[in-house]
Amino acid sequence: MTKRGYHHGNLRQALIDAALDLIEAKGPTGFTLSEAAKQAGVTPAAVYRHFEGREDLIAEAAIQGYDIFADLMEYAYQSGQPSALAAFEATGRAYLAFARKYPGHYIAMFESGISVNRTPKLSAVSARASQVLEKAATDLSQHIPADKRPPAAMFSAHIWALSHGVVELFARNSPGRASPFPADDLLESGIGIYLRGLGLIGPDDCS
Amino acid sequence: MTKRGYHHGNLRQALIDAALDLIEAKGPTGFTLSEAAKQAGVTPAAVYRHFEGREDLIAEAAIQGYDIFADLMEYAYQSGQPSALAAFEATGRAYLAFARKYPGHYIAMFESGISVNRTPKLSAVSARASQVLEKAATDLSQHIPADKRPPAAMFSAHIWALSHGVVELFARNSPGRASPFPADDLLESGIGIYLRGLGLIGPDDCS
DNA sequence: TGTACATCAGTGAACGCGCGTTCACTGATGTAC
DNA sequence: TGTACATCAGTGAACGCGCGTTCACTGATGTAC
Repeated sequence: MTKRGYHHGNLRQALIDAALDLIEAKGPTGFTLSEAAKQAGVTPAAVYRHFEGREDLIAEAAIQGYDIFADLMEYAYQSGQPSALAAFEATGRAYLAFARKYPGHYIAMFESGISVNRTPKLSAVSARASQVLEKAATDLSQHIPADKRPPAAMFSAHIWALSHGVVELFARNSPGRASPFPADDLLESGIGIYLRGLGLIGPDDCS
Repeated sequence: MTKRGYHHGNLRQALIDAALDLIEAKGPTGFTLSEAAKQAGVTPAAVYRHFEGREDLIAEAAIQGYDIFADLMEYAYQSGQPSALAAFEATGRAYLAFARKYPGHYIAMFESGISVNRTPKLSAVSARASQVLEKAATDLSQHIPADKRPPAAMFSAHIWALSHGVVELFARNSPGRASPFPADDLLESGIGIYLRGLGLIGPDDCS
């Protein structure tokens, strides 16, 4: 809602929003430029005033997603300070919360098949998101004796993979694949067990 | 290669194989019935002699995938006996190996969006696959003191999610998303840390 | 304030394309006598 | 063995459809004087 006055007002964002709706509803490849245009009340050709084409529209949606994602993770990280452990756990929870709250963005980011190196902008904003998680992991790894400390990048990758797996398999209502447990619990308990395995929480405070 | 003699010989399987190739190359939605027919050297209409349509062909590919998958996991499970721990770890490794070796099947099974309840056959064969993993988890959980033992279904879900996440994010050459570590190592070390968190392996035998 | 002009967001028609699916058909294969 | 017939896997043409993209255009908005 920038200018309010031109023909449409803010078609660019309206198109992105429509794309996100459609991506959420039909998957990244079921999404259609023409349908997004229709949903925004506009001719397909109008899209080309704002984007280079179909792919560019998806990429823009992904960029906005990474931005929200990084902000959310950053906020969660801060909110757990000064405890490295609390910060890390909050960051993990924020991952799932993001996937839940912004499924269209999530899909555009991780399932649309667009390369993260498509544009410098996209690559930068996705790097920012990874770095938050990696920072949380690095902080936390300081608490592990140096000789048995795995690389922070490795265990941030573990947590990312676990989170992504939970989202894909159990958080989304994967057709016909019922979750045995609520996704939150699954992720929370999984991270808990993992951190205990790293010796970062005592053997008994089973969260 | 059943009869060898009719017009094509074994068009049905040739179509499934072509579909798997295409799914691997272009994703589940980029896959096209017409192209699969062409790759099998046949008119699109011929497909309808063997399948009800596009979806049915994908479902059949998924069914064959689940069958191979379950066999592979079963074999890995057996190969680790009588050690519950070895069996469990082998099963986890088999997951990744399957995803690596049969990417077309893996995508048809987990990313094609077809419901696992589409047909009784599909639902049965997918249940068989889950059960192998769950059995391995149940065996293993016997070694955890009953009072602090999480449900086996839960930790089989954890391992499944971790494996799936590793596959999706790091094993497939996700466009532009370079893996910081080899996927095998990532999964192996992740499972190791997780199992230590469950108290199933000692704090020092860092596999 | 009023007028002439430039800008440019969105239109509407058209394009070529490949899709999934249908249908009547053909002709090779298998079978009964 | 030879002939007449039934089967049915695959053909080829056709269908209606929605897609992404292009293009010359129009007409509302903003601006210079």
